[in-house]
Amino acid sequence: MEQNKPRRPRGRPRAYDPQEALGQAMQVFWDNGYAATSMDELGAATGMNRPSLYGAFGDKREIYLKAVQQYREQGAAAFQQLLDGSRPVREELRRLYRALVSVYVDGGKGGRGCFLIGTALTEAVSSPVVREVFAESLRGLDRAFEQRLRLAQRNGELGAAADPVALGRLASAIVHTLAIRSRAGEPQRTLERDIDAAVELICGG
Amino acid sequence: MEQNKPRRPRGRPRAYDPQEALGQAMQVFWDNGYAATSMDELGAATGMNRPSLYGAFGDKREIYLKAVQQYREQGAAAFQQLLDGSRPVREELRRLYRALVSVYVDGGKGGRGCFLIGTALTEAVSSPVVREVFAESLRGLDRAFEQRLRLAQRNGELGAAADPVALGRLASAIVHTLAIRSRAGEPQRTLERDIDAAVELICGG
DNA sequence: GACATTTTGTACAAAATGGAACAAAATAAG
DNA sequence: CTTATTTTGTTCCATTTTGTACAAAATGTC
Repeated sequence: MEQNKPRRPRGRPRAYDPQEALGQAMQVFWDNGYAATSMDELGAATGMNRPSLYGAFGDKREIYLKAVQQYREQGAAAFQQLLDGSRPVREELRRLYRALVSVYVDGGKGGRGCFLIGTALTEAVSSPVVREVFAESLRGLDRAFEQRLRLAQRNGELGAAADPVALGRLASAIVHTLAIRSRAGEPQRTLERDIDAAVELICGG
Repeated sequence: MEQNKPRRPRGRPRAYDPQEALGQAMQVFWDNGYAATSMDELGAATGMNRPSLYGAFGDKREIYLKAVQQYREQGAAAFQQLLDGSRPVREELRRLYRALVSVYVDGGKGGRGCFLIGTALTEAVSSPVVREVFAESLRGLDRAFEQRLRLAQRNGELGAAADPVALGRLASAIVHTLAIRSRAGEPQRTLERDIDAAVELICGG
């Protein structure tokens, strides 16, 4: 039996919502990368002062890792929903990719790509922790596509000779290129053409 | 008529080779990214002290941009050589990708990927100059593949219905994913399997 | 109303970093 | 040998950044 009452804790109430603050911090990292972001900027973005930031989330590294975790959880949920098998594979893939691109090109400034790829990639060499989280994220992406393609294969949408592992990794490669190209500023239209061509190739055009 | 004699200039001779120093600076950026690299680290890597660095290349931003330029020039030369049409497309593509991966996984630490993608991607949002250089690099890659695929089409190695632009962009996408996955630490073997699968798909498996 | 508890916000010390000033060193030209 | 020129290497300063200390504020508990 647990006390589920949202009872206010003892001391002075927080002036911010932790989830929301983390999201605002993520925006700064997303734009500028991990290394170029200062605690002051995080404070400005979240409306918190530095001591509060330290108290709530820890140092810059911990804030970043928590933002990454949040991003991954939300991303995984979106993937599960969009690849749930309720529609034909091609359609689900196309919708998924388009949803991704709409996130990647949004945020003004002409496209920012994927938060994880755009920031963790650079840090992955100098920080073993970031590399491990990043690698695990890539594996998760590969697996998500692979599982969906296996389902398609059972449904007969995909040829019996197709290799779900290899195709899943190729499907991930499309995410990678979309993340890169959008951050380089390529227009949404162009990326959507890539998507259509890629989906046909993956599913056996 | 120009004086081509490598005559020593007037004052005290340089204690370093500019090209080599730039290459050593590039290694630091490659590992740690642009923002996390300090002038002190560049000095240590090149064996130069900071005033000499400023005098020779300018500030950190200029050093980085010059390293990028050098990397692009060398990369473009390697591409031209490997995609010169002296062998079948599939073979040239496979050789090219394998050569790339061997660079991407080298340098110890379990893989660093592509210098340009691994460092410029992060900076591309906050720095319009870097974004433009980066976008231009991506376009160059697309074009190189596209031209090679056009040649293959003329040779009959590629079906007449194939779209060299779309396939060229897909061929670039493979480079992108290799750059990302290698920097995440994926083993060379795995990446080479991706390469073989991708080449078959691009050239019409 | 007094007290314990938690968060806030100001202030401050320490370190890192960027950038430049300047004298010494090394070389060619006259 | 003297002078002009260029690079080197030490030194210094201003700025940024991190991390923490501490008092004030806000709330629940008794």
